[in-house]
Amino acid sequence: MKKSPAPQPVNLLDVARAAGVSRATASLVVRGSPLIAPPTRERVLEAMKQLGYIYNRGAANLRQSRTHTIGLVLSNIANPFFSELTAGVDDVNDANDVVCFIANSVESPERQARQIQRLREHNVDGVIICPAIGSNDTLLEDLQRLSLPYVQVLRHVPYGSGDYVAADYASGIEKAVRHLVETGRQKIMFVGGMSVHSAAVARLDGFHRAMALHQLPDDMVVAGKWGNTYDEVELDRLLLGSNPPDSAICYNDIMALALMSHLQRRGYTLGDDFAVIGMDDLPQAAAAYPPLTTIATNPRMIGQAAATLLQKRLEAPDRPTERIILPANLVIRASSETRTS
Amino acid sequence: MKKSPAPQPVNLLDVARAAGVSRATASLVVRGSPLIAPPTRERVLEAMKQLGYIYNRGAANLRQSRTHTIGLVLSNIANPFFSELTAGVDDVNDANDVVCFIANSVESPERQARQIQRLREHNVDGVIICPAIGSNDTLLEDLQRLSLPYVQVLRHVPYGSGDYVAADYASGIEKAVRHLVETGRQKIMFVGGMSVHSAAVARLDGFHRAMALHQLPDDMVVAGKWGNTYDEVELDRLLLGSNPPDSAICYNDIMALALMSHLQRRGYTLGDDFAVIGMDDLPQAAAAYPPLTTIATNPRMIGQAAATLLQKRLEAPDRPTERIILPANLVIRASSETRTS
DNA sequence: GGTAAAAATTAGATCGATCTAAAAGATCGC
DNA sequence: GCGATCTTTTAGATCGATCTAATTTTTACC
Repeated sequence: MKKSPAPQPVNLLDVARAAGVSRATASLVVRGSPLIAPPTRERVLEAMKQLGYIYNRGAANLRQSRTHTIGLVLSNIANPFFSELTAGVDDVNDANDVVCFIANSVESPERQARQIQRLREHNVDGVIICPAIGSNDTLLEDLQRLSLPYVQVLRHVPYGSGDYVAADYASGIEKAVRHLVETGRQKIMFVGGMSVHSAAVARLDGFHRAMALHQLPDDMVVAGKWGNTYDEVELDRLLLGSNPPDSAICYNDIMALALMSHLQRRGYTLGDDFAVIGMDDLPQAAAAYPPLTTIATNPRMIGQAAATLLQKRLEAPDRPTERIILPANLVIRASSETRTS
Repeated sequence: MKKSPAPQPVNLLDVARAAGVSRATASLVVRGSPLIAPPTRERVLEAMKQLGYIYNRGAANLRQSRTHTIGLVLSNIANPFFSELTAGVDDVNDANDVVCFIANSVESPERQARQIQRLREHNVDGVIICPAIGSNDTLLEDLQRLSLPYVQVLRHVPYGSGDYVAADYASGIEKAVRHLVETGRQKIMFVGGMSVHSAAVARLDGFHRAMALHQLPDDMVVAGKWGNTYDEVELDRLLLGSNPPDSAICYNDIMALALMSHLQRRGYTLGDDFAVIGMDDLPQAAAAYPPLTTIATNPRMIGQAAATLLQKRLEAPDRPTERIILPANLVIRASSETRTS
């Protein structure tokens, strides 16, 4: 079999010539313009098929203001929470004929800045971004300087403005506290206290407010690290103290599962001796033993909302900024079953 | 504050004029060519900074054969295994100044074909693809037709050829069987038997071969579904049968964790009454209770290898195809501890 | 049949870079 | 001082589409 020679690509002009029309007409056909008479359209489409034409969107982008391309900059792709979110973004993009660049800042503002610059050079229409820990206003300044429309997800930079989508962490935690109180728990601790970014602060604040609401002491907080581990020494100190906790609300499901494992190693019977509540409702929460009660933050829905919001922003750059806070509902499972059950 | 007028973008010609050189010279400077005399380079760089020039890679792509863009088409982004893989791809891309489109086929060959077409239109240099269940040779034909270099990861289409990266499932399972035998298990079942794609077949084959090697019966196979659930009825039938299994090797960690939960509900003490081994070594395997013994398939490394291989292919399109099979090692944890411990 | 209005098509400029091939400038030996 | 060589810079064509403004064709109506 002979190798085909230089397979030089077919362009619109070739198609136009084959169909006996002008380049402009062929262009209108590929874009599905209603201006073209049906018979002509047919002829052009036929020529396209014959020649194996492939639309060169890159060339089109040079003339148009939109590229049908967005960037998704996440602080840690490897986190399952973010993969659900990514899937949500992809759902909306697929429906809108948009493709999505993905970039992983790994919680490094420098890498994040580099990625944004790169995305800008590739002419993305806008970005969805979960700011890396340590991001500050220079992030938004960079975006402004690059005139890059953006939607922040989950976290926002301090004092930042602009479109934003997140879950209602505080009210989710309030529901969790109420549930614990209703099932007879009084000594509730929070595992994974941090103030590294807005989402962490929101959770901790939510905990303090909810505890105050129920007039319970809110001083049992175990520090978290990296969003997936907590201070084990501090936890053990509380567990072995004179007034140990009888339940815990965790920063996220990852920590909650680690905590469950920790407690089980120490002989606790979960749901009975001790109630554990996580956050996010990752698939693994339902599959754990015992199944984990958790505050569902709906990452997929957040992704969908962010992608939709970004498209709205692109269509109407001057619309007022929008901050979407999606409800966070409590999913009750065995890890927090009432003691009397 | 007055809104700035039409912020019309600065292009290379503007930069060139400001620096008192030609467009061609400015172009050589942005590309870091050594042809330019240092003082001239300085002048141009200074002008770029002054004017806030942003390189338009999209325009450059029109003339060049490479766009520094690749596509990553996954069968299910939401799967944590794939997010690790994505992170690995991103590591290599970040180092190579390449950006990556992500697309989720959700195991639908149709959606997959659509996504590939879209990526092609955006002129990606190549794709890394984990073929959706049901993909056949038409996938490779499509890629060929679009003259799109590709690397398959984890799975390959039947009879397919071309670059490929995966883990050594069979030898991983062999190690798992040997470990179980050495710790006194004889009645080993496989949970998650499927033949929907090459990776599933490879695991099942590996199980049968390993069992034959140890002259053990290999007839206990529980069917899997979707890569994350198994046939619970069939499992219970085996557990309650006359010759119940004493251990299980699972298709992946997700199923293994579900199985652990299942067995714990039924009163088994894991690691003692029953040994469970998973596959992949997701972070959650180590965090489970008891910690899960698993066959580490190193998704991040697979992603890195695939991205590296794709770059090699792009640099030398005629190099012989390569099939990289990364080792899969057994990570022993408490879920398969010896009975006598 | 003639003309106005509507529909369909098109020529040519344009987006912002790269590439080729050649020109201009600097350096050197003798 | 002069050609040869090396270094540095550049003009102009080009990639493959879209866009504007105009032209051509068709339809409608009296």
